[in-house]
Amino acid sequence: MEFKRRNGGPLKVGATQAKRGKTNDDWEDSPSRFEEELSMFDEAEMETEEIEGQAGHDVIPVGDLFSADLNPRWRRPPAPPLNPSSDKLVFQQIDLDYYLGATVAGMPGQVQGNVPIIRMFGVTDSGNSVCCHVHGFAPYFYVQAPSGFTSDSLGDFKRELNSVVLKDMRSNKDNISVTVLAVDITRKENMYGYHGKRMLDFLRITMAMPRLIAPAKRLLEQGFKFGAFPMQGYQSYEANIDFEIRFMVDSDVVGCCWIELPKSKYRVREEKSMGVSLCQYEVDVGWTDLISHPAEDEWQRIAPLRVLSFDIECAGRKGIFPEADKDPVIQIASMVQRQGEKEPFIRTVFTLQSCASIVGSQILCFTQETQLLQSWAEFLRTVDPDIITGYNIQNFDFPYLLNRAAALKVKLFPYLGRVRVMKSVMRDLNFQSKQMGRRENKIINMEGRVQFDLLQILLRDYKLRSYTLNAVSFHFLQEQKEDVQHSIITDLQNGNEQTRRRLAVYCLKDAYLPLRLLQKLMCVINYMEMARVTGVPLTYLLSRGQQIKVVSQLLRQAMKQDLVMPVVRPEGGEDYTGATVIEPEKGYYSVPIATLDFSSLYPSIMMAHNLCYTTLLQKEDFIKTPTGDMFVKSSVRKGLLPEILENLLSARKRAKTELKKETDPFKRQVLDGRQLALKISANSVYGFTGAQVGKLPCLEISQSVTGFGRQMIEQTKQLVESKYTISNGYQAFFYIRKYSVMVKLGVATVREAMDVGKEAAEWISSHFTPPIKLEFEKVYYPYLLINKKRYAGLYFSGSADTHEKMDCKGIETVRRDNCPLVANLINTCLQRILIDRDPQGAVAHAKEVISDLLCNRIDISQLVITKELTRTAQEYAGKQAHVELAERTQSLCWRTRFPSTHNTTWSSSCPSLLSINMHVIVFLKSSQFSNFMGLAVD
DNA sequence: TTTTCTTCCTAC
DNA sequence: TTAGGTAGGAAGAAAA
Repeated sequence: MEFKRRNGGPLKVGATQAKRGKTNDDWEDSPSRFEEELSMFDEAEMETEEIEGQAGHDVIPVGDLFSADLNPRWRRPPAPPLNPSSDKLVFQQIDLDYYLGATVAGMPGQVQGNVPIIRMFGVTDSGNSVCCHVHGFAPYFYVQAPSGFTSDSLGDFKRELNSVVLKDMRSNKDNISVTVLAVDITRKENMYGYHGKRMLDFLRITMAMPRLIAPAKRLLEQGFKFGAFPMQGYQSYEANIDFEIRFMVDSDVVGCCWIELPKSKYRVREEKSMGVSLCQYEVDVGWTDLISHPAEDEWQRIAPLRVLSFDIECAGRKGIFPEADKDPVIQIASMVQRQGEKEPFIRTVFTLQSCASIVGSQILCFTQETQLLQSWAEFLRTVDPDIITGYNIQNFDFPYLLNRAAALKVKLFPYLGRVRVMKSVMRDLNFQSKQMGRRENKIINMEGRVQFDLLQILLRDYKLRSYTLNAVSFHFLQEQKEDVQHSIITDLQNGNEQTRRRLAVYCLKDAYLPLRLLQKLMCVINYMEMARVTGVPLTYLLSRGQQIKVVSQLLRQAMKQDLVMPVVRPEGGEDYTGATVIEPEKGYYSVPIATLDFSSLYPSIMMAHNLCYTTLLQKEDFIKTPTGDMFVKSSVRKGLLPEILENLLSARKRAKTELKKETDPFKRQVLDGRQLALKISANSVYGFTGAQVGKLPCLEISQSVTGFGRQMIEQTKQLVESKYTISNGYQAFFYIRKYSVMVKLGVATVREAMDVGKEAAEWISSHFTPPIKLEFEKVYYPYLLINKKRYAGLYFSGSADTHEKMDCKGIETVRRDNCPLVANLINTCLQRILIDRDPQGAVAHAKEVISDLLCNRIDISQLVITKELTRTAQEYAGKQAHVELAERTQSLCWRTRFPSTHNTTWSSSCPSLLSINMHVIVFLKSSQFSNFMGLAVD
């Protein structure tokens, strides 16, 4: 449903674009292309397998739906018997969490009370689901041992800490008697700062439950006295690590890796008596007995995961957004596909009231909405998907279903995870980061299943003008939704079985498109790659920020050297200075301009100069130098961060090499996604050190990085100026941006610019410490430099004969806060100027468009499309309001911004028609244009 | 009317 | 209980 996305809070993006598609009349003529596509699935399947019983559109008793005879595809393949004494169990783990539970006989760990148990969910090669309880791993953290501490003091320390933590508890509803399980002395070194590799005694404090870590840490920090030792505050280490991450780091498990339970090392739970999950295999294992396979060679494969995509329709009242306590759910379409296969093997719609059949899909009709809901939940549990997708399911479909089921008292509905007794409930989550702004989300627990809401993925990974399913599908698939206006959904439902069929086709397509997009964008594979590279669970990638990925890698690298990470108190400091952007010489250049880039500049600086927590010489320990911060060289100690970066970048290099060899377009996309993920990960290491409200900020590192960057830019400039002088036959001009140097070499052709550019890059690189490298990247010819961070040019990189594209940076054409008309207009003008070399043509075009605009000859949809406007307009007048409002007020927005207070009417804050006129003229008239091109604009 | 503050979005 | 960074252009709103 298109309008459902209004429901999701302030970040919600706009509604459908004004689409002038086929009218309702066209629709009845012939089956849509989507229907043909659906029927093809059926034909293809009939050729390969015997015809299966299809439930058709008869009303079937609910219980019978789930019989294997009627719907053989719904269940997973039968699980072969598993004998722990002779069989190993191998599965790909896709989700990991923990719970507090009673100990299981024969498993390691505390025997008394509730203990934390790690739970992994996964799938075997043969497609059987696994739930694996991992026992014996307890949470812990460190403090530095006070001087004079020996093993004799351990007892006192433990007893006293246990006592104060117990006393600190307001209520003890779990009846905990032991909070501190163990205290051990261990040799460790503080990761922060270089101290001559001096190992010290640390106390490793093991607690009974993860939630006891925070109070223990607090009490120790505040001041703690035990035995004969005086009162003292203790700095804690690694007390702020998520328990799941702690486990994964310690057991060398990374997200989505393959797990092997060797024979005779695990126990199988008999399904009926002991099992708590819906999985086909449920096993217990000690945490030291499981084998985690690094994602290499054969262990890079992906199990045949089941991906379910669904969409719901509800019958809202006219002009009112559907409310779960009032408006019924009338259809739920579902498609299920195995990861790696091309087509969904289950295509089904649950409908309220009868519905005519649709070839290629199964229709299940219900007379009672309660039955529909309950059966769909049962369907989901039977299909047992590993991944659930859809469009905005997180903030609309799932919440709506849960609320509706609650309103109708469908008691068995909200058990959607893989743990039988675990009810799925909805929580609100406010998530705020500088990167993504404020975001209000709902979260629904669904143990063992990964929710992969395509809208959330797109919001995270792609900058798009519009995030409606229709726009996104068109953008990536050149395909659109079935044409049904939401305003007629209720009418279709109240019609006959033919009108409900039409609705069902629409609903099916909305379930199908997310699957197609997921496939096209390689989301599952790319996210798995990211989980494997950074070591975090798959779900973290969608629910958490960037920091956790660096923390995970940092801890893994640190553990190898017995380094421990301190807990730092976030304190908002002053911003540090970043890179300088030199004022460019604005203008139009009709000669080739070579661009040389420092590739992965910040990561290379960190590697070249061994910048790390572990190599930082702190000023208290050493002489204070006025010049800045000091780090030891890699010959003394190699930093963790440089190591992490080397791993990431060498993995990226491998991916790029494979990419070059690969011819299959899909695999190319995977590899491209991987190399991009690795690049992003490498770049975020720098950001992590500069994140002042973060797990381990270190401004010495981040400002040294930017400092080196500035210095390098200056050095580069000097180098080029010394060699590429006019007297040497060049006429060097530089526009030095953050990482790149643009050089006007005084050569006439693109080929020469490329050759000289490459040579210059190599020569300059030789003056820097590896792996810092300046690379020739591209030639712009011609080149229009409007301002800092705003330019356009024809882009040559491979061939010197033809340009690859017209590259526009920072100009209206690439900004999403402009309406399409402006983007198109500027784009065409730039084409005239750069490609046709016809500035007068550009002016003529602009005049023409403006005249069209004045005479109302422009399609309204080109004018009013920005995110803010559609949202705001919607809030005022409901669906499609933007079109109606625009028509009513005849306001033509070329750029839209709205006051955060919604008191102002939007029409009054809409810029007048004059704005676009002025804007274009100002743009064309600006000195950089007219001066160089002799433009005359009246 | 001019200047400053705020917001948004992009480049890197 | 959670969050990568800074620089900078452009334009609207608020303040002067």
